Amino acid sequence: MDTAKNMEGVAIDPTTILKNCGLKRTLGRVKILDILIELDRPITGKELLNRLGTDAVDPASVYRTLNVFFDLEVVHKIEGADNINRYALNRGEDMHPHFTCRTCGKMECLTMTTFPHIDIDSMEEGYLVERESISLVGLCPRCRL
Amino acid sequence: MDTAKNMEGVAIDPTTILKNCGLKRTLGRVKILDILIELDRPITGKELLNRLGTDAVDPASVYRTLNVFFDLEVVHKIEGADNINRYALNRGEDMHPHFTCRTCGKMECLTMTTFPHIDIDSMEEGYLVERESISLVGLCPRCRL
DNA sequence: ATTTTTCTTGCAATCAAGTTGCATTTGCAT
DNA sequence: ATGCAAATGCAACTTGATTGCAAGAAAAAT
Ligand SMILES: [Mn+2]
Ligand SMILES: [Mn+2]
Ligand SMILES: [Zn+2]
Ligand SMILES: [Zn+2]
Repeated sequence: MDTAKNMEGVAIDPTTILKNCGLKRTLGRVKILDILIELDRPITGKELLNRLGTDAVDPASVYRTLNVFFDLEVVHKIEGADNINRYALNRGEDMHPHFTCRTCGKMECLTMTTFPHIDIDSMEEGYLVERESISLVGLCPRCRL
Repeated sequence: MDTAKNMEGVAIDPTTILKNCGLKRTLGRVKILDILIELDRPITGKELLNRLGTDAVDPASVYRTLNVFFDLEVVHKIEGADNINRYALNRGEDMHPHFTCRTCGKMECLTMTTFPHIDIDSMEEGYLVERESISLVGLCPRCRL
């Protein structure tokens, strides 16, 4: 039995992931998952397309695939401060802030940073908060020089 | 002398604002400021255009104006969870989270909610954090019914 | 008050991220 | 092997936003 807290041992290979959520194992999906599994930070559709290279999967299919993955919680979708969506494999981590470098555009997961409590008591009654996110923007070490 | 903490008494009329930042007083800018001054929540370029009505200012001019205002810190720009920028008059408030209703798309400033401290010590050395934002998404009382 | 200079606008074209309709192809269960 | 549901490629389209450029309006200079 694997809980969200104990997924280290879970085999995360494309075939298993696709089987587990009842999706057909297509070449495009496998290639996309290969990239996302390899990577430890959220990337844009554009970067994903670049990494897929010239033997490309069609952009429409890539975006469609990412949406399917997101709906099935295979990936996280993070809205960037630059209004571009980024996607990362859902490894069952706790909620965490994200940092984006305004120069190179790379986003990083701050998985080690405790997600602070947000006091919503002061909001008017009647609101339903379904999702919250914290986004930091600045310069990464490389771009800071 | 007016500090950011003590702006209540500051006259916030379009003419003064424009003069203070050395911008020409044009009809479009005045109309835009009228709307932003009246309103207490961030709105999209689209909503701003709608409010300007048929005697419209050109969309290009509206977006250009918003960018100019943002650069001069006349307005805040908030990136929404829906990847659409929203703008609100800069009244010198403290930093605060924003709530967006996923149904009606209205964004609200949670000015009464204390902005939690984000522990960035656990980030690798060498990062420069210039900006941070907190975004809540859910349903507003009206859309919750 | 007129001229001159500088800034701003409108318009149309353009861009980028992402979506959609539809014919064709592919994975997979039988 | 066969058949059907699901997925893809392609092209067209949507939306938020930006840009080049000629024409127009403000402010400054005379
Ligand atoms: Mn993350
Ligand atoms: Mn605000
Ligand atoms: Zn960088
Ligand atoms: Zn609502």
